[in-house]
Amino acid sequence: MNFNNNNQIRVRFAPSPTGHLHIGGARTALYNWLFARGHDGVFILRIEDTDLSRSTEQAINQIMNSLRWLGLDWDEGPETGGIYGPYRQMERLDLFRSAAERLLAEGKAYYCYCTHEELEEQRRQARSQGRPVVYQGCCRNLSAEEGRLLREEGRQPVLRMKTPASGLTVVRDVIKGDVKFENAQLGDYILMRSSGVPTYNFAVSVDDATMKISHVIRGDDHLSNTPRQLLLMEALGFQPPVYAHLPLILGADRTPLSKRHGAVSVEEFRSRGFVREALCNYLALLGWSFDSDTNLFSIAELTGKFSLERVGTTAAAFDEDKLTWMNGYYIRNMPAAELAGRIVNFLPTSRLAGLPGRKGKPGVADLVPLVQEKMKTLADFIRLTDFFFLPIKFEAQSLGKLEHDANSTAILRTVSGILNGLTDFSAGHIEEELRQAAAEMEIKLGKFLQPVRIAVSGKLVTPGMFETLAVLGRQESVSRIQTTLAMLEAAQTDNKSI
RNA sequence: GCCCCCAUCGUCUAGUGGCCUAGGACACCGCCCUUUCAAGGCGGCGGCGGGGAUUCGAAUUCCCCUGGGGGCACCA
Repeated sequence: MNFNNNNQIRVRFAPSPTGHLHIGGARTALYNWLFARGHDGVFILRIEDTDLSRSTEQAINQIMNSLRWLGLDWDEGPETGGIYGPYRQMERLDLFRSAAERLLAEGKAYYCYCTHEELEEQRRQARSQGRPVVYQGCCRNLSAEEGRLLREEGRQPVLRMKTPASGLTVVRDVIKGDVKFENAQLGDYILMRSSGVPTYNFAVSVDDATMKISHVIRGDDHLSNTPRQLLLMEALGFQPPVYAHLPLILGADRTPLSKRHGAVSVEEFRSRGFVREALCNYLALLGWSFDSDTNLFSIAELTGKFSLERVGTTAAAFDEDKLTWMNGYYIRNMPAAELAGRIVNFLPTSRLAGLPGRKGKPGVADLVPLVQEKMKTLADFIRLTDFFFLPIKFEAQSLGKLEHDANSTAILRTVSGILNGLTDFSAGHIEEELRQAAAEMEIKLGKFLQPVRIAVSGKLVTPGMFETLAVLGRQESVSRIQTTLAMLEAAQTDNKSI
């Protein structure tokens, strides 16, 4: 049986819809996608929703949204369709059932009537006797009559695989090499639940085969399931795909990634202002490398350079510092108009929502040139530019510094006068005038500008002062300086702190 | 308890017996640039988990230990 027609590369990402798209799942999806795109292959999205109690429609949508946001488009899958569909396992039940019947008819599987309690007891005993904690096959040789009687007791059977009692099953893994498993360790695992819904191992085997998957690229946690799937493939007469098991991603403290590590879902990173280019680039490098010194890769470069052979074997710790650095890199190197668009999309859920561009206020595009090289995340735009839109809030120490500097008042008066008289309120012209004023007062530019910065923004750190004033406009700039000046003078008259 | 995987700077990694007095990136620390902060430039700090074995020679091969991770579900 030629399972892989035309030797076409067909890979799949097969999440179970029980929550957001995890950073680990995102990397798995990315690697599959890169592999497909780099080999003229097909990338398939398959939803593994056989856990009825945990799967939700909402999770399916969240996962698809996250994949789309990352730019990982699928060629076959839910909503897209494809000739090997449907692409949700709960819509493929007939396929699993006929495969189950075949195994049963050929004596390769059998019904098991053990109850949860009985199984629990068996496991407890196995553990205490140091045996593998797998099903020992009590129901394996039940006669038809015995089965009928148990059924009459009201027991709903599950279908179990007849696993060979001896021998080895070898997983040939592109990343791990040949991994040997003793069949005796595998046990007679469950294929069909008593509800008639297949279990993971069964569904995945049938689907990978019937969807003609050529390469299974997935997390390490599935490695020890692979021999069970291999046995199934063999029993059903399918040729198995090539396997590649990726090492897991750990938290910064090298413990398994979980909510307590902060952001773990793609959605969270997105809402914190990370851009897809950085997330994809960072994730690509978490477990894969191209050479000894390249770190930055565009999506196109990744597509051309990614290979399974260069995927590492060590579990990688997620380092948000490096992601943040990379995010800043992509933000700095983005065309200003592109960045502005991203910020506009990002802002609606923030405290700046609806403000940019409103009556007399600067627009996002006006501010991007002032803050682009200072931003590490899209959220930084808010921190950096809020004073343009919101009432000034003097941050800690800012007023104190103003008071402490004996020249503050004089500088502010001078600057206010200069700005008020300017007809050309461009950044260049403002710079010219203020530099000259600073020179005349024999004050270094940095010291000269700091009171102005505090007066118009309330902050110790802002974008470049000349550009900031220009965007603020003459009226607003002068008015802010005057207001601050008045506070300062009042405080000095009263001889007390502001 | 049983099975499996993994092990180079704090982190991501390069390295497949001599090119390694172990290279790059993030972080950190200095200096330069500078209008604050970033960015950028230059420099620095910092690592082959331990023990055996093979070899003229081991980060690289083998064994043991230790440590981490995964699995052993009518979860995926």
